[in-house]
Amino acid sequence: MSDFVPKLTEKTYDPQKQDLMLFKKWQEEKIFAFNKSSGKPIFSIDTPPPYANAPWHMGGAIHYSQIDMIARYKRMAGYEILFPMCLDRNGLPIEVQAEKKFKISMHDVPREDFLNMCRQLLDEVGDQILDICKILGFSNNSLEWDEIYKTDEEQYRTLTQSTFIKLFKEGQIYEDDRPNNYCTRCKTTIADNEIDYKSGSHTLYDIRFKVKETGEDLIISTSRPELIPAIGVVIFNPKDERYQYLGGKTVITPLFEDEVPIMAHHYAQMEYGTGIMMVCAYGDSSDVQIFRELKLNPKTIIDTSGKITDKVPEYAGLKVKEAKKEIADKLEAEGYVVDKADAPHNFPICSRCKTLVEFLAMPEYYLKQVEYLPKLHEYAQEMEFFPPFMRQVWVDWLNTVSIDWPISRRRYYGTEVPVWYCKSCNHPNLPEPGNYYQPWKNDPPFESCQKCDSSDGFIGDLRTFDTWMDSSLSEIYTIMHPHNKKDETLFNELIQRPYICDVRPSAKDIVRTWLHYTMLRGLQLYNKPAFNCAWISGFVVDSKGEKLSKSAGSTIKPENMIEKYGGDAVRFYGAAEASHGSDIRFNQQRLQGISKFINKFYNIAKFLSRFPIITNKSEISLQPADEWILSELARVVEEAKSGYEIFDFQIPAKSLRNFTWETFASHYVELVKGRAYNRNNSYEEREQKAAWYTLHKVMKELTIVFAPIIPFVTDLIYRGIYDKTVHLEKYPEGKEIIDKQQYLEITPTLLDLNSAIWKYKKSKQLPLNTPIEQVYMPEILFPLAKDLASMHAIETLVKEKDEMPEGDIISINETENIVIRI
RNA sequence: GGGGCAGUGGUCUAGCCUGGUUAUGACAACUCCCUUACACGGAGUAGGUCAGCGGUUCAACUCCGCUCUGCCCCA
Repeated sequence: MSDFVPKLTEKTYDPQKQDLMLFKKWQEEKIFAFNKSSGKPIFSIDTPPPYANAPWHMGGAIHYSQIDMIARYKRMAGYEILFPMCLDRNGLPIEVQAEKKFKISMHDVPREDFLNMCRQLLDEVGDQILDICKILGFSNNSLEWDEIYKTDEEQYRTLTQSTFIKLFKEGQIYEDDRPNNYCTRCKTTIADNEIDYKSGSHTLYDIRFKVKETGEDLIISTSRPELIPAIGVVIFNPKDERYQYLGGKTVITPLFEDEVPIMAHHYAQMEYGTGIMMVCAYGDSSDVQIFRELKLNPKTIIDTSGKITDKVPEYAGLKVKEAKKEIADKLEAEGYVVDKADAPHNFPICSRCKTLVEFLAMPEYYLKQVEYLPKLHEYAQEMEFFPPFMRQVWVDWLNTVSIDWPISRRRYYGTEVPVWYCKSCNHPNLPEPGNYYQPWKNDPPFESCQKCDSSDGFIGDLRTFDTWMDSSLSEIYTIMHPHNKKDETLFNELIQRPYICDVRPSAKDIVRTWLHYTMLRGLQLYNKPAFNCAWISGFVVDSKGEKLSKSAGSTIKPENMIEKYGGDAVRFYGAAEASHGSDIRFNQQRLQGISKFINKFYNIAKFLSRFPIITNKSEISLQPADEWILSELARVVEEAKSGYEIFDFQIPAKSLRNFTWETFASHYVELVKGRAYNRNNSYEEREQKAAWYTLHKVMKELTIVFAPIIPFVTDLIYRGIYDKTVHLEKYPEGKEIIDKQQYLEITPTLLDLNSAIWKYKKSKQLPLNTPIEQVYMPEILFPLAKDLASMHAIETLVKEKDEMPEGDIISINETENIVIRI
């Protein structure tokens, strides 16, 4: 026995000690690098570029772990994996953060200086995120700084600008001066999906107006008295009997004494206040809509910094809030306020900085999307969604889209709008696609105006794009820039496929933005769906079910959890904890439980690593117990595969763990220990070697099928015992493990029997290795008789019940009994 | 107001599509055991009638309807 020296020597698995060493090996050996000439079919993953403004919380770590499992499974299934790492570095959040950190306002420092401040923050956080990627063992093509892509680098922004130029020339983009959501703090127009809602309450004033024609009073409820000078129309519901006679008449506003028409419009709710509603330029999005429908001229009284304009001289320069108070006070003082009460209200706020959104008309560029909705609905039905119910999230959004996409922003840290305006005729001049343009600081690459031929010079556009203009091209960038180097040949080859990229992994909250816009642009640019399938995950929330970002604190930072329990444990936890698409309530205790399994797995491997590896099958004679466990293995390998195929990692995680810990470790290993060691020399060499063969066969395949979920411990084991990396192995087929699955029907009885004997000995307060004189057991277990006798130290196994009249009769389950005599 | 998802022992979770023996597993708890891979281990015990109500059915956790609760999205 002492001849058997384990190849794995560490007493326990210590992730802190092993993981980084393994990760370094993967890097040196470049085993995950993309190799387009491998001859394998390419599988492309549109990695979501993590936004580099804040380090990951557990949600990010777990989300990306699962995306890595997609890559690892597909790699083992025979695909060449295009799986970039990347960082998203454009947009508002980083600007807001830079302003806070450096205590400046973006508009008060030179643009170039501000950009550098943003970059400094982005670099710091970017490094922190990449560090977590490493300790979680991600298999991106590369995690080297130069080989990961960043959305703010020149070649990425060149791509964004090139698509703008192309679509502009095709007439898909137009400029319009329509009212839109405007954040007065960020000083930019924002799109509908950049709006959040905050619940709170506001004061509802019942204010007395006068009808010009009849002289009667008209009471109107409003929460925004400061907009009285901006009223465009006063409406009542067409079904409202009370006010029919007012149609076509005129109302005179209090204080300002403007004359405003009264009309019927379905938007007025009869039950709300008095049923009369004032429509202003602009109180909310419905005002915008009504103005548009009724073709009224808006009188905009709020400027871009959220102050009252000189169109209302008495209050010019006041902030909206201040004006509201002053006007409300004056209305009250002069007796115009009939009643006032607080009412609950959902306020639209900027999703980035939480400032109240106003509605202002600004000239902005728009990308057409409304006319593409029917085709996008088709795509939504055709594209595969994992899990399927997530399809509805996009369909719901498609049903609410009603206006084209405003794509320009009055911000700095983003891709510049590549347009110069002619000083003479103001015509927008666009450069040729293919280069990166910065109109705010550079001269245009042309001398004279394309329209009027004037060479008086140009004014560069100061705006940038909505960051989704960049993000919605990520799948194109992915297939065009492996290792962040442009490869047109590869792109031309891949773009022939019926979709642009294989899979879009995403969290459910950005379906309406990232997935939606990417699908739109795929349609516009290449007339095909951007993806073959979309993989959508839920969130990681805290133990109360609330979002992590708010309440997490510092205790459950992913780096702390990984340090404590290991990257594999965090990955496994994320895979096993919830079915695909559901939220995970983070629970550290359960994570700790997982780390115990990882160690158990290592120890099983360490145990059997002491036995020689048998490769020549002619040396062995497989015993029924061997055929049984190989059959069980083949079954669980197929079951795991069914989960991997739909990227639902809970299925392999749970089934493989159960097989490993229960079936394999507790039953098979115990069953064949005696044979593997050949205790008492009671076995033939061929039988002993069969045990060795089977132990290794199970371990080897198990390591392979577990590798996508727990890449560190599996590779440690595989390299330690089988001298190569597990990560380039092929995912096994059940048939390759055993030709014909056998003995599967004995599994429940076998487990029941073992349990019964353990329980029996325990009830007699005997150690488990106490010899048993005689046992009679169910017939279907006879084939395993010899191994069972060895496992339980049984001296005689009786096959005929009659031959053993004396002994305790124990029922092991509903139908079967055993007789036992110590 | 509309839509989506969910409500299973202390905690988390499987099963529900394709109704049918004592409802899966894990974590935690409790008891016993350091048996030569592992105490980050092993054996065992206790704990749920599947949110509520009604319906379909010989039979419902599983199908249908309503109600309640939670989360998310939209208005």
